[in-house]
Formats: sequence, C-alpha cells, structure tokens
Amino acid sequence: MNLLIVDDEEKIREVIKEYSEAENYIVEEADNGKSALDKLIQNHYDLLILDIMMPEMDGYTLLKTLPKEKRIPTIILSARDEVYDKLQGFDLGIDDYVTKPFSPKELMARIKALAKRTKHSNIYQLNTLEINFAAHTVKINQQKINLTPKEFDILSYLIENKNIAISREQLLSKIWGYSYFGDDRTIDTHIKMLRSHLKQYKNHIETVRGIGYKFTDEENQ
Amino acid sequence: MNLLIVDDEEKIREVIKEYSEAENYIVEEADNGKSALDKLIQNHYDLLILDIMMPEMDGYTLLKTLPKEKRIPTIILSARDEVYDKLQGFDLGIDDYVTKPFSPKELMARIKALAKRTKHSNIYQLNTLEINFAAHTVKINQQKINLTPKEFDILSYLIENKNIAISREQLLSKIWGYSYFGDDRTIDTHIKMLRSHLKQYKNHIETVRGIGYKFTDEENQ
DNA sequence: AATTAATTTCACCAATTATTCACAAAAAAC
DNA sequence: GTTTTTTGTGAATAATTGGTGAAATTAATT
Repeated sequence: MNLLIVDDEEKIREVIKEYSEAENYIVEEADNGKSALDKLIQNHYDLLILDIMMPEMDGYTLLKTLPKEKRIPTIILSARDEVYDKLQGFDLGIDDYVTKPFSPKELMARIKALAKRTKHSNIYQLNTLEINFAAHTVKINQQKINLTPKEFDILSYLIENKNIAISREQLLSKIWGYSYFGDDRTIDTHIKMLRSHLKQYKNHIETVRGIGYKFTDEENQ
Repeated sequence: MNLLIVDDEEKIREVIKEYSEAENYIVEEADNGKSALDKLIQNHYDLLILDIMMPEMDGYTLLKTLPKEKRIPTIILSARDEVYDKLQGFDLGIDDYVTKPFSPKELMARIKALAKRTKHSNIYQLNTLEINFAAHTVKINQQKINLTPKEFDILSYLIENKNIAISREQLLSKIWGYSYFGDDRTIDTHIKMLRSHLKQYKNHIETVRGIGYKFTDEENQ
C-alpha cells in the first residue's frame, strides 16, 4: 500500500505518516498541490490523503487538474466550516471526508476501510489453497502445485470473477484473445487438467451447463 | 437500489425516505433491530442505514448477529456523544458514519457515494427463494435447486418482467431465438418442470390463459 | 536435432436436457 | 350441459452437452 499525503502543515503529515507506517503502509509526502500533482503523475499510489486548503494549488484544483486515469481513492481533509463544499467533492470521485481537527485513530479507521475496499490483493486464499497472482504460484497445504500457463490463466480469471458463471466465449476472448478461432472444447480439456491439479479443491470449479464454468468459494452440496 | 432504514424515530425515517425516494431508491423501514434483522434475512437490500441507539436490539448487536453472507454496505447513524469504537465498527463492515443531528443533504451525499461504489445487485429474493443471476443459481431455504439452462432462462426472464404477462411467442423469441420453429407446447413442458422444481413457490408462476405465463410477487388467491 | 512440455483436436460415451405427442384436466364458449 | 379451446402431465424419443483418454500438433528447452 502506497500512500500520498498532501498537506501544507508538516505536523499533520508527520502524525499521519507515523500512524500509517505502523500499519506497514509506504508513505510519501507533498506539501503543496503542485508537487503532489507531479508525484501523482510520475508514480503510482494506492491512496491519496488530501488537504483542501493549501497555498498555491488547493485540493480541489489538484483533483480537477489530475488526468482521469491517474485518479485514485481519495480521502479529503477539510476544516469543519468547509462543510458545504462536500457535495461538490463527491462528484469528483472523492471517497471520504475527515474534518479537522481529527483523531488519528479515526483517520486510520477510514484509511483502513478504504484500503480494504480498494486494495485488490495479490493473493487469494481459500482454506489451504493459495494463489499468488504476482508470483504465478499456486499452493495447497504450502505445497507448490505446477500449473501450465493456460491453466493458471483460467484459474486466475475464474477466481477474479468468483461466483460468477463465465461462458466459454468469455474465457476464449479473455485468455486466448479475440482473434482466436479454435474449438470451444479446448477449454474443457484445460478445465479437466486444472481440476486434476486442484485435487481436493477441484469441486470449486463448477460446470454451469449451457454456459461454461464458475469458481465458487462455498462448499458444494 | 433497495435501502433499508433502521431507526426507532419515525421522523428520521420519514425524512430519509423522502430524500431517498427523490433519488429513485426503493426504501423500506424498520423501527427496531429485531424486525430489521428479520427483514435483512428475508429480503435483499443494497444498502443499510442503521441507527445505533435503539431499544430492544441496538445497531451493533444487529450487525454482529447478522450472518456474514447477508452483510451489505452500511452507514451508521449515531449521536454526537456516543463514543463507540470506530475501529471495531469498520471490522463489522461499516462503511461510513453520520452523526446526529445530520443534514439530509450530507447523508444523501454519503449514500450516493456509497451507492456509486456498490455494484447493483444481481440477486432477486422473494422470501426464501433466491435467484443469483450472475452465479446462475437458485436457492430455496439456502438449499441449491438444480434447474436446466432453459428452465433458468425462463425463470430469469419471467422475473425480469415480473407481474407482467409474457406470451409464448415472446418467450420463444427471447429464449429460443427468432429462428426457432418448434412447437409452442414445448414451453408448457418446461413450465411444468420449472414449477415442480420451485416447490412451494410454484404458484408464483401463473398461467395467463390465452396468452402465456407470468411470475408474480404476491401470494395467490 | 532431440527431447520434453504444452496445447489443441477429436471421437466416444454417459448423462443431461429438449422436444414431441397423446391423453387428461380445466376453462371458456356456445 | 355439451362442445370447443386451451393447458397440464407423463412417457417416449431425440438432441445436446460435457468428461475423458488418446493422438496430433505446436512450442519451449536442452
């Protein structure tokens, strides 16, 4: 988790940084809107904590100036009497507000809550089944399972869409690409192999007759 | 968007309801934790607005009692001097707090913000009958019911058009496709099977003589 | 070039699902 | 009350679908 804290008061940045680092978040700071904008464009952050009132470039202007594709989950810090700007703020994709003065505990609770919704974890775990998307590894009982690339891709896609029935066409276009014109049944064969590799978890890949397949996190009846 | 408002003060419920309905949200009310819990278990809502201080069963107890799979995005209403542990609240899946007295405008802004990041529901629920369109599953009393693809399609289409009579021709063209030239009566057979699978809910698929069929919300005479 | 691994195709089989049809039951028309 | 029309139902049959093993093809590695 990478955080960018933007506030002109050093003390506030310090407090937030201290608490955030206690949560193992990686924190960077900016003391004005202009340098924050530069940092946001140059680097990738997961969360932005942004003061509204700042000299040079205020928070709203920063958000308006920021290219859309660089927008990230944002928590606004604002003085209590800036209440009426709130409605305006929500239209800019702001996720939460904290009014100054705030208790660090409250801010951290909101950061955590936002992080929980935002952070798309790199690891999926279901009992003793563990998929690490970044490392491309699958483990059952700490034991590494060897999947072929296609098998891993299929499993990943199904897990990213867990509890949703995925059609064969969807799998073909997402994993093989739109230009692929092979046989549907190829998927079945890969599913067969995937299931056999997943051992006791094979029932989590359910056949949805007439549609395709679905990964489910419930135990099946 | 279906909202459930839980508060023991009628005036507060009224105000929220009025504003919410102006946003085209469908609103239900509960005046205590116990009846809220019942409603949450019986039906499906997209968002919960919950007062903490209530007689009989307070908001936190309600959230703790609620089965995990029934948890939905939640906004807490609390009095300014109620110092609850907010961190604990966030663990219970609470998304936001609004302190009383609040301005309806602020609450609506928060509801809207939360609604924006909450995906619209994919589940239709009628008492203990639950259809998950994405997962392609039907449950009665949490028990999975196996429908064939055609049965599921027919049920889905009728529910999407609930309380509207659907002709056989409409069903044929929507579910079988325009190029189908089979017998009308095939539908009857599928309806027969569908009804038998729906058990105690079979009467919700009504015959509309001379036209076709209709799925109805209400108990039949 | 040889070997190994991964992917794809294919055909068979079992299971499931869809369709048709004949007759019974119900509702509407006469 | 009888006839006609429409719908419900059970059973037989047809069609489709998915699981599977093996073979063929392609790609990667040594």
